[in-house]
Amino acid sequence: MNIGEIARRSGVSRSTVSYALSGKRAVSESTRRRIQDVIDESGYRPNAAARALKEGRTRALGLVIPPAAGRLTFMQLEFVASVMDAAARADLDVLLSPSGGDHDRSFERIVVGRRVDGVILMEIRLDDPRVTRAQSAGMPFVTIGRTGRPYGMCWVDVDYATLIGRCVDHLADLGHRHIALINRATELVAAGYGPGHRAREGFAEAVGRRGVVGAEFCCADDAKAGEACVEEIVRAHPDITAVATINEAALPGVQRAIERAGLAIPSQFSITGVVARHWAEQFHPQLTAADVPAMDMGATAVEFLIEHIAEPDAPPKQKLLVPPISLRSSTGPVAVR
Amino acid sequence: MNIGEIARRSGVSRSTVSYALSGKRAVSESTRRRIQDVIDESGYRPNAAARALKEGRTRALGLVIPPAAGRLTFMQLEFVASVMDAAARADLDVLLSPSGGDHDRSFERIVVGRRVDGVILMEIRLDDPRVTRAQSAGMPFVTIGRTGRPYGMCWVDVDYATLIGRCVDHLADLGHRHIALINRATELVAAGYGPGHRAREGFAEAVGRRGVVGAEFCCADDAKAGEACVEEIVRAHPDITAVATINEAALPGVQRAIERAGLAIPSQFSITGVVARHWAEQFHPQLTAADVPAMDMGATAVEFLIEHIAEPDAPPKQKLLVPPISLRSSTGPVAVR
DNA sequence: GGCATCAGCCGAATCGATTCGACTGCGCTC
DNA sequence: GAGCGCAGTCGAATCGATTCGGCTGATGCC
Repeated sequence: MNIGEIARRSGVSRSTVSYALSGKRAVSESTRRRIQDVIDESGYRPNAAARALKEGRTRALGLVIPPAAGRLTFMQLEFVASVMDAAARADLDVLLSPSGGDHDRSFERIVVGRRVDGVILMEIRLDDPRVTRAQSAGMPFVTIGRTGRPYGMCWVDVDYATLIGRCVDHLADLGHRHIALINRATELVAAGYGPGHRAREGFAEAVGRRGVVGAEFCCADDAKAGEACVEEIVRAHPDITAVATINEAALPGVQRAIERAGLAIPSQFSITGVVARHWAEQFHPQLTAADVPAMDMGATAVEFLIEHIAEPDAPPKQKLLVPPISLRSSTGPVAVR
Repeated sequence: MNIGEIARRSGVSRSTVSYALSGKRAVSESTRRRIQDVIDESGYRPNAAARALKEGRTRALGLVIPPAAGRLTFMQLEFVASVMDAAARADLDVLLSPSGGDHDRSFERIVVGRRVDGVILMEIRLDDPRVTRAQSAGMPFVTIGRTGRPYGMCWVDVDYATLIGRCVDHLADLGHRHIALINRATELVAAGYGPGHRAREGFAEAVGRRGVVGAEFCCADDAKAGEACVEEIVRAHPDITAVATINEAALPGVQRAIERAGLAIPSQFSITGVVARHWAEQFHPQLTAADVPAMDMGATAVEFLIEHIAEPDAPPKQKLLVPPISLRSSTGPVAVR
């Protein structure tokens, strides 16, 4: 079933069918209705490929996610969901591309093969080859997170440095003098993962400013590592009475280890950080934390991308989010251990 | 940059470039290399839309996921990841469509607009309009889960009835006489959600066969509901000493409520069920459970779909998985409460 | 009544690839 | 040396849509 068949059955030319559908030229009411009837009963829909070829746009967005999708954090998952929602609202389809490495077939196909009108890049590194690739291919893009030199491009990011600083402030206000930062995996930070770096910087700055003692721990992104990390803290650093973290995936293990050490939250041990609300509320007791507004970020990223596609020469938009710390029940005044 | 430009720069016709790339006709080594050089330095890739139009296939698969993607369970997430992996291995792109309701724009666009060569449908209901729609549109599809009349179509499913039966057997063998089934949300089961129905049937059958007392509880898909559900069990059904569940998302709450009730696992309370391995291992102590092999399922679904696209008239393939129960540490002999 | 205007429709070109038939040399055979 | 086969190449048709220019007939105006 194609436009020619519709034209034949309605006794008009193909161009008339096209104009009746798009409304870009006048079509008499009677023929318009006749065409519509034929379409309704045949269930016709314009072929996406043909339309994309002629129009030069695909009405689809690419979403480039980390390759190990099985280990997506809730934050990332929420983000993916919000991108899909926003795209669906704009009548755009979403093509998923699991890419992270340098030479990636899926990414190349989508970007260079013009399968999409623009891409959203997740899990951006400070120096990210995908950004370079999208630029050189002339493919509009928005990054979630910033590269080291984020000028002249669209992005949406969370201000991890400021937020971790505020966490330290909050803990210091409560009297904590020895504070740990549980960062993301060593390899990730070493590979130039922005949030890891910026959390580290914000932590160092705030610790210095408040005159407290800070210790940073890199921790792989899973429960087991979180458990080991807290065990290490409890064993080797008995002075530490509070942690701030940006490592969501480690939280269940962190929880278990704290419980197993017999430390009550928050009377004996405080914990806070920057995590998706879902996990802040999953924690027990609920986590005082800066809730990453992943839903907003996804919607904003799609919005920026659509605007950027429509007006490639407009100044690129950027948004740095600094969500407030939601006071829940996981932080309290320092107590002697 | 298109094939014509490549042809011009290499001093050959467009068809020669095409044949050099596809290898479907002989091209002399010298011209082949000249063309390849031009392509390498220009970064050319065939336009996906043009190719799709001419070939009549898009080299993309659709993955239809539940609309509330923010609440995807780990099992579903793992499944999505494995589909993406398998598709990437076959050099296929994946289009995500958040669809669940009846009239859905995204689903219609993808299926009727021929944006993909085939679709994988997740979260199938016993009577599912999307199946009907895909059939009437002549779009190849594979379902994850079965409809009520799953004959003559491709699907991959987990045998929840048998597995929950085995869970009951396992618990009965350990001496438990009062066993609860924590099912998925009431609305979901009411809406004809297959696993919910089949778990219910398998539970009833096994309970009758073993002569034990069974009680079923429907529980919304989140930690809070799981907590409430176990509280209810502990309070109103003190005889119950073990539960079997298919509700992953409720597990963290289930865990909390059991702990809060002061019941030790497994010496005072046993728990088992059918869940993704990720969460079985996340549980504390690790959960004795039938691990849903979501990774296999995704790969199998893609494989079935590819075969079905290639040979639409071949008999449809089906696979009913009955993974073994992995003995971990959450079940034990019954004890007096 | 002649002419301009315009609504409404059609035909043909176009997007960028694939593919089929046809053409051209070249080497081989009898 | 005429004829055949084949490797290598080209031109043109094709996929299904959009869109531009042009045609036609009805209407309005002077």
